[in-house]
Amino acid sequence: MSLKHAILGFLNFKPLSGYDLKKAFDNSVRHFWPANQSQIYRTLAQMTEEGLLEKEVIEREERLDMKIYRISDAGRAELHHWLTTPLPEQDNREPLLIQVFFGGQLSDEELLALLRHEAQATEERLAVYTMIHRTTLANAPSPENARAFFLSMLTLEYGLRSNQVLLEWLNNALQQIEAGTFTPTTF
Amino acid sequence: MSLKHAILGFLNFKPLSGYDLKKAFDNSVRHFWPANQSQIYRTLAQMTEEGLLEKEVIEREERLDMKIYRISDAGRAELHHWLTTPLPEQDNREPLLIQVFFGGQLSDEELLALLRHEAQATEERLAVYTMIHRTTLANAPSPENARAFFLSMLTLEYGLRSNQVLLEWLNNALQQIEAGTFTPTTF
DNA sequence: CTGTCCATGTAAGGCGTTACATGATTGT
DNA sequence: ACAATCATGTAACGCCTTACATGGACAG
Repeated sequence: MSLKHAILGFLNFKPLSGYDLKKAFDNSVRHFWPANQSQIYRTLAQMTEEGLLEKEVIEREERLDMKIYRISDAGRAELHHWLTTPLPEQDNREPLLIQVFFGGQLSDEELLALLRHEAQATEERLAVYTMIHRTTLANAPSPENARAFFLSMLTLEYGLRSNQVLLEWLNNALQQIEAGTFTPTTF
Repeated sequence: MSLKHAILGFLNFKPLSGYDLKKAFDNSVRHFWPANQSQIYRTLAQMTEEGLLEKEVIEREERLDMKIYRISDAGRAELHHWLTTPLPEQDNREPLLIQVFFGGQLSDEELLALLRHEAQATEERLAVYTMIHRTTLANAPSPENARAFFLSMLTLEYGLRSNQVLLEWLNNALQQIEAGTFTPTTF
């Protein structure tokens, strides 16, 4: 349940509405923690009940009220606690690996097509990440935020590295299946 | 919803009970698709209703009946279709990256402790994977199954590579935070 | 005048987890 | 004698997704 903590993380910078939060997610952590709008609203309500947030209703004539959420002391404590607590061992589910694992039931052609498709998708993802990385670097890292900026770049770099590795792994698999030589890598 | 397809994959080798399936998962794909027992039983019932499986009840005096599930023609068709269909772009949730992203709100000491802990957990995981990889290789790859064996080794190697990359990434982050020099990697 | 943005939510359903329940058999 | 294994499930709850609903403001 990191959604809650990511929300706390954002609100610890400044108070935001649900709508603003959705944008904040999409602009920064979408790649490793997508959040959808209905879930954000529901979670905000829940967190307010739990006392982690305070809600301020801004009434506007003729338009829907806007609700600004502010982190409470309890929220700040909870955020700090979570940020400093190591995560439990978690298992990422990788459907691609299931396809590969049972790929023995496919023909070479079918298997190759699947892997080639995945390799292409990975290359496209890499291109996007590389572009984001480049433009983010270009956009003035103001020196007083150097540390926070560095950490956000780190998350991007993780995305780059892991996709590079996936691509290498796919290319290696493709080569071996094409050649029909099944020699496992030694580590 | 790959659980369904993983079950089909196993049952395409031979009919199994829910209990057997649980063991099959634990012995092979646990690392990229953990399945828990209650979910398996529920999914089996559901798949039988959908006509993907056939259920054979083996009555045993004095003991609980055993139920053996067999893949149907519809199930085989569904499996083949799924195996040959590229997966939709999926986003893996990485709570660790959320911790890092909001790590600017921690002291150096707190951040370092968190990352060191994760690095150690990753090293332990690598040690386990390396051992499994080695013993699996040693255990007689019968030549007629070379292709299927190769594919199962591939999934293991993916686990190894991705954990190696995670470890490198963590060590790089640790170094830079320790040194206080925040120079993003260039790609 | 059509569509996108701003801004809020509700409803229904799927996937997964944890905990609980039962009861014989086999191993130490 | 006690624990682990075999073998089946049910119940309840949590997280997330998709689809639906509302309605003003503003840009092309």
